[in-house]
Amino acid sequence: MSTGTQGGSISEARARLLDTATRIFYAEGIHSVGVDRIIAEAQVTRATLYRHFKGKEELILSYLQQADHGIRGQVAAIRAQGLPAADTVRAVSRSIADGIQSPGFRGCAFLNAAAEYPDPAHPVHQAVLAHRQWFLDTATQLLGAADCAPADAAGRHFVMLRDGAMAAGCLFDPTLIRETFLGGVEGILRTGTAPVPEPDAPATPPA
Amino acid sequence: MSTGTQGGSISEARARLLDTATRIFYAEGIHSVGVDRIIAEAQVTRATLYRHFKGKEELILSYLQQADHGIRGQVAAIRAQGLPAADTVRAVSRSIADGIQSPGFRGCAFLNAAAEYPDPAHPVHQAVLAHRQWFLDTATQLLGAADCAPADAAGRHFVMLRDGAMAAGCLFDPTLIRETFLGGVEGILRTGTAPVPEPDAPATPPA
DNA sequence: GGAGGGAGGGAGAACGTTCGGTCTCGTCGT
DNA sequence: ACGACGAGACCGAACGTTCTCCCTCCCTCC
Repeated sequence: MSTGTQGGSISEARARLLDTATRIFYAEGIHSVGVDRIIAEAQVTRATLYRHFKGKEELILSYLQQADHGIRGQVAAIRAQGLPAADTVRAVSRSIADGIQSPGFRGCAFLNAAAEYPDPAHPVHQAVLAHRQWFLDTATQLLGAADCAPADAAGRHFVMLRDGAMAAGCLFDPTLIRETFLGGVEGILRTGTAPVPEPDAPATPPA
Repeated sequence: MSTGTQGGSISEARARLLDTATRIFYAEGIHSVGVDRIIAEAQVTRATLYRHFKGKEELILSYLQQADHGIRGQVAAIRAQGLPAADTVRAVSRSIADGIQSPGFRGCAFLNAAAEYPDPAHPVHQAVLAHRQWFLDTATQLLGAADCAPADAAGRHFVMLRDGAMAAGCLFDPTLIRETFLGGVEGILRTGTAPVPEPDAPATPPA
C-alpha cells in the first residue's frame, strides 16, 4: 500500500483536483478562475476532471461541501471536549478568531460564494444557505445552553458578529478584528443579548 | 469657457450606461455579467461604452464610486440634522437597517466587490478599502461624540455589526436582521463597548 | 443666413482570447 | 481485457476590445 491508489478507495487524482479547486476558489474567487487553471495546477487532464465531476458547478459544490464538513468537524471536536457551555462558545469563537488571523485567510468561503451567486435558486446559493442555517442553529443551541437571554436573539447576534468579523478579516488588521470579535462575544455571554424590547414604532424613515 | 461638450448636462448615454451597470453589477455580481449585457440593457452601442470608459474596469470603478458618493451623502444628510450624537448614530443605523429591508437589497456593494477582487493590489479592491476606511473613521467619530468608551473599539464594533448585518441581510430574514442589528447598536451605545481588558491569553491554536 | 466641422451616438463587423465542455487515442497497472 | 489516467485536438459560445461607416445635433465662422 505504498503508492496508495486503491481500487475501492477514492481516486487520488480526484482528491488532487478537489484540493486544488478548494485552494484556488477560496483564494481567488470562483467566477474568475477557469477549469484550465485548475486542471493545470492539479496536474490532471481535462478528461479526468469531467470523469469525476459533471462540470465546473459540481466541482464548486464539492468545494463548499468540503468546507462545510471541515467546519462542522471543528465545532464537533470542540463540543466533544465537554467544556461548560459558555467556554464552548468561547472555544468556538477563538477557533474562528484564529482562522481570521491565519496567513491565507480570505474571508468566509460561504459569504464569498454567496456574493458571486446571488440567485437564491442557484445550487451554490442554496448550499450557502444550508450551511448558514446549520451554523445559526448550532450557535443558538450553544448560547441557550450558556443561559443567554432569548437564545434565538443571542444566536443571531453571535452569527452577525461572526459574519462581520469574517467579512472584514481580510480587509482590516486581523489582530484588531480578533480583539473586537472576542470582545463582542464576551458581551453576548455577559448580558445574554441586548434586552431591547423592540419598540416597533418609529415609522419615520427620513430617506 | 466653452466646455467642448454640449452645454450643461453630461452625456445622457453615459448616465444610462452607469445606471445600468450599477443595477446589474449590484444585483448579479461583476464577473458574471459581460459588457454585451450592459450595453444591451442600457440601449447603447459598444462604441459608446468605450467612448466614455477605458474599459470594463473603469466602469466598475465608476459604479463603486457612485455607490460611495451615495452613502457619504446619506450620512452627511443625517449629520446635517444636528441631532444629539447618540441619535445620529441611531439614525445612521436605521438608515442601514432600512436599506437591508428594502426590496432589491443584495448586500454591501463593497463587500461583494471585495469577494470578487481579493487581490489587495487591484484597483477595485483598493476602492473597497478606501470606502471602508472612511466608514470606520466616520463611525468612530460619531461614537466618540456619543461618549462611547474607547471610541476606536466602539467604532470597530459598530462596523463589525454593520458588516454582519449587510452580509446576512440577503441570506436571512431581513426583519430579524434589522432587529438584531439595531439591538446590537443599542448595546454599543449603552455600554460604550465591551469593557473587556483584553486578557491576551496565548491560548493554544488547535488548528 | 448658410456652410463647415467637430463631437456624440447608432449599427455592426471583426479581432484574438478564453470559457466550459466533448472527443479520440495512447498508456499503464491490475 | 478493463478501468483510470494522460495528452491533446476540437467545438461553439462568450469574453473584452477595436474598428469603420454614417447620421445628427450644435457651435462657429464666413
